Amino acid sequence: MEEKRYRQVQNFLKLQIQKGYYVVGDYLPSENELCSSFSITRTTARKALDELTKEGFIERQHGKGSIVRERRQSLGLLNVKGFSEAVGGDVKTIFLQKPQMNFWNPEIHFTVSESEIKEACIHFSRLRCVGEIPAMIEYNWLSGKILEGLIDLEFIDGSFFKTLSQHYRIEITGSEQELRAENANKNIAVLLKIPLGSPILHISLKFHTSKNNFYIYSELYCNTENYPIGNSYHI
Amino acid sequence: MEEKRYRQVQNFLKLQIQKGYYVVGDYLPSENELCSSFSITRTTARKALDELTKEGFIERQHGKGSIVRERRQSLGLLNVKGFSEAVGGDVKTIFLQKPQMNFWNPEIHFTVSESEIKEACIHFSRLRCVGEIPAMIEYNWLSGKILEGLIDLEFIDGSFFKTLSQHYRIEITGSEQELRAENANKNIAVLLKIPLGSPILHISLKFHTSKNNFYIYSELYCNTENYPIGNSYHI
DNA sequence: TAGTGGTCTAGACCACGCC
DNA sequence: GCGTGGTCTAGACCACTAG
Repeated sequence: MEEKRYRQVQNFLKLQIQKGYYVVGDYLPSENELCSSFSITRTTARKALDELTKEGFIERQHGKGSIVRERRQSLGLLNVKGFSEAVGGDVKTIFLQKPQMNFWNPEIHFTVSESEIKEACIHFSRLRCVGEIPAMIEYNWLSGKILEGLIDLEFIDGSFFKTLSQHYRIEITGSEQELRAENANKNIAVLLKIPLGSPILHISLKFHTSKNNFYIYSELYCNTENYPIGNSYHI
Repeated sequence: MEEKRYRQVQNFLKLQIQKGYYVVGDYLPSENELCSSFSITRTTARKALDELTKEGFIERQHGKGSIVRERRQSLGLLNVKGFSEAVGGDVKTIFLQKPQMNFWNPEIHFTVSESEIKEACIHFSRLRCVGEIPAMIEYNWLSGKILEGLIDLEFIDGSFFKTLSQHYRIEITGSEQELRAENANKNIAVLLKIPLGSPILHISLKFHTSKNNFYIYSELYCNTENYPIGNSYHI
């Protein structure tokens, strides 16, 4: 079956964005320009742009055009307050473990899929600080099968998701998460510089992606005392 | 300015659902039926139905129709695992405090708006249990100005949101939330039947609604030991 | 005023669900 | 086979932004 016309246009534009031909703040071609270059009607052009809007790649501006925006990377994930606010460079990310081959860890809360567990696993972990204060520890696991070369890669702008998009054309399409309040064990307490047994927020995550059977598993441990976790949602 | 045609149709259908003329599982009129009854084209009828889909009132089924669905009431709110799964009546909700006039409580984490703080406040609180195990305490505050009679009302299906929709035509349009891991104080510990100082998940919520300047403020205290908080999100 | 996105009409053909 | 929603064409007028 032929690919739908609007999806062809949608994917073409998405690729341009992912490849960096359009960067944040740029305007995409207008609806009329798309009509003539793709030989489609405005209905179809609009549908393509509306889909990109839903996906968070662009924003429509009446009377101006369709502007490329910073893609919301959380998708239901919660943000540490202070991480989003502190844009001035107050946020520091320290690698506890650079990406390397490893075993699938039993610490992963969600069930790793059958097809993944047979493959090699890449693991990396980071400590996130606001100013000098450690706020969150982040452990990540993912299948190493399709991510050749990730181990030697510098993350773009320090963002793993941005690297996934621009190097591998993989987008986050959803997530499952589970939250528990726990007492900090010794390891966590030392890293977050808090007393043993302090209440911490433990978040287990399974990210779904645009690539079939490729998921990202994360375990987060947050000190919410100074930097609570927040998010908002609006229709 | 004239109301947009698609929004007229959208609001008409929404009202029918809110009033209970269509209940969960019912099919709305087909696109073609809407076309003739409202003298519009399919484009406009589809736009109305697409908006209702986005709002979560209906679900579109290719080849069948548009079916009324249980409106997602969480909207970014997290669900206690077990609350959603345990449909069999295993979930119990106990009123600690039936709705009554009260003062705006300093315990509310988000800032209460100027216009609200001058008005009377309704407060109610509930204990939510899975089986016999208390899992969550819920404190709620809202402006009493526009909710005449709420105090004497039975909640429809035990749901405050459903009552809001069907009695007052007010829908939840979004929420802000903030999460912290804390140690249970004496009050919380007694109610949740856990040792003093146990780690609990404290969630502060501010719900936005379709009514201007009307918000609902909640403070939740969850024992995540047996019933962790979970949610998922997909594009 | 020119160009953009937002709404809307009046058609057409196709894919899906069901009888 | 028939009715449903999904895609698409070829137009039109309007509202908004900016030079």
